Amino acid sequence: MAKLQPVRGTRDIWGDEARRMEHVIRAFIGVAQRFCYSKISTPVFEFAEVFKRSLGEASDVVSKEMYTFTDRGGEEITLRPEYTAGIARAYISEGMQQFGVSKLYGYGPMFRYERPQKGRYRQFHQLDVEVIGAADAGADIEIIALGQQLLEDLGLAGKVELHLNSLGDMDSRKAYRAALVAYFSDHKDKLSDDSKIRLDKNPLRILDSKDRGDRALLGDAPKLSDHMNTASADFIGAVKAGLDALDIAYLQDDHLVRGLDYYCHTAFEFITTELGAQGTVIGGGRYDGLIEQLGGPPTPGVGWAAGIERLAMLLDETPPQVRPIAMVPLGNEAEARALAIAHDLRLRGLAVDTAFRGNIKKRLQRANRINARVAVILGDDELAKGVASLRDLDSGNQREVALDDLVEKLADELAPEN
RNA sequence: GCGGGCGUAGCUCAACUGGUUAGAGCGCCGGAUUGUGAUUCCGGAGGUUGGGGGUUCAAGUCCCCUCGCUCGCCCCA
Repeated sequence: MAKLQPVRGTRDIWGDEARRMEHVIRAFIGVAQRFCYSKISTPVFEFAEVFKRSLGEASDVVSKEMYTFTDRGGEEITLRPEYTAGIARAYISEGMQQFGVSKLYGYGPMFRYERPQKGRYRQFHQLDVEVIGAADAGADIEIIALGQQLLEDLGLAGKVELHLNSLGDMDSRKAYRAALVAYFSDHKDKLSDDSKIRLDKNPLRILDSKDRGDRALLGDAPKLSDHMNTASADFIGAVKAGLDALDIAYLQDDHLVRGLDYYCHTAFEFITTELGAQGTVIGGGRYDGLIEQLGGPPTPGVGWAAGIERLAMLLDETPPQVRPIAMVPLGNEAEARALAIAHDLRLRGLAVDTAFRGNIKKRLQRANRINARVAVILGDDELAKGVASLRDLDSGNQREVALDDLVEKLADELAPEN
C-alpha cells in the first residue's frame, strides 16, 4: 500500500456514480414489487461449503475466484461470489417449501478475486431475482419479462439484446455432451489450448470460445437441437411462445451455455455491445438441480442476476435529483429559526438543505451548486419584520413572505413539482 | 492466472531528440460586491511527475522492480 487507496478492484462509490447506482436499484425495486416478488437479504458471507457444493469444486469461481478465509472459530468462510447459492441455502434453512412457489428479489455486494476491468470489479453489486418451486415455463417467461421491464424503465432496452438458448434437461444434455466430446476429440489438434482443457472439464464452453480456430470448427459441430428430447423441446418452445406473446424480442443463440451441471433448459443473457468484453448486463437461467445438490428436496428454480455497475454505466445521463429548498439564515437567531422552518418543511415532504456555515454569499453559492429552486433568506431585517425573503434561484426574483405563512406557502407552491 | 497499453494539480491534459524555477483549462479559495448565487473582472493556494531503485554532469522523459488503472484472454454481472 504505497499511499492510502482502496484495495485492488474495489473503489469508493460516491457522487454521480452513487446516484446512478441508486437509480438502478430504485427502478429494480419498483419492478420487483410490481411483479410481487418479496425481498430477501442473505448474509454477505456463508460457509465456504455452500458455494463449493452449489457451484462445484471444479468451477472457475470456486477454484480461483473466491475470497475465502478462516474465522476465529476455525470456520471456513467465503464472501459470496453470487446470490443464488445463498438464496438456495436460505430456502432450505428457512423451510420455504411450505409456502409453495417463492418469488424473491434482492441486491447487494458480491466478491470475486478476478483481474479487474471496466465493468468488472472484485467487489461489485448485483440485482437478483429467483423463482423457486415452479417447474413451469411461465416462471421463465415471467423473470425474463421482469428483466425486460427493468431495462425499459431504465431506458436501456434499445441498447441491449436478449440472447436465449436451451440446455435441455439432464438426459438431453448428457447425450449432447457426449456428441460434442466425440466431435471435438476428432479435431483436438485444431483446438486452442484453452479449449483442450475445456474438452475435459466443460466441453459446452467450447461453443462460446472466442478463439478463431475454435470458431471455425463450430460450423460442423453437433447441435443441441438434434439431441434434445421432446419434453425439452416443448419446454423451450413454450418459453419462446410466451415471449412472443409479450412482444419480447430474442435471439436464438446456440452458443450461449452455462458451465455448471445443475443448469438446465432456459439460459439467457441480456447483452450490450457498449461495455467491451463485459457486455452481459443480465444473465440467468433455470437450475432445477441446485437445491437438491445442496441437500434440500428436489426443487426447480429459475432466476437471474444483473450487474448494477454495468447497468449504471449504460445510463445516458445521471438522473436528476429532487431540487431542494435552501435555508440561508444569517446570525444565531435566524439560524435557530431556520432549523425549525426546515423541520416543518421536511415534515411536509419537501427537500430542504442546510449548510451550517458561511455568509450569505457562500450559502447562495452552495444553493446554486445543489440546484436548489428557492432560497429562504432569513436575516436581522427579515426577523425584525416577521418575514423571510424567498429568492427564486432560476429567475432571481425575490419577495417577502410572512413567517407565519411561509411553510404553508412553500408546501403549496413546491409540493407538486417535488 | 496470461499478454498489451497507460500513470504529471481535485478533474481533463501540455512540457521538442533527457537540459535550468513542471504549465494550461476547469474546479477550489479570496477579492471587486462586509445582506445576494448562476455571468464578468482581479488575485491566490494546490505537485517529492503513483512508489522504490538504477543509468547520467543532468530524468516527468531512458532501464529495472512494485502499486494502481486500462484493453484483450480466461470467466462472468
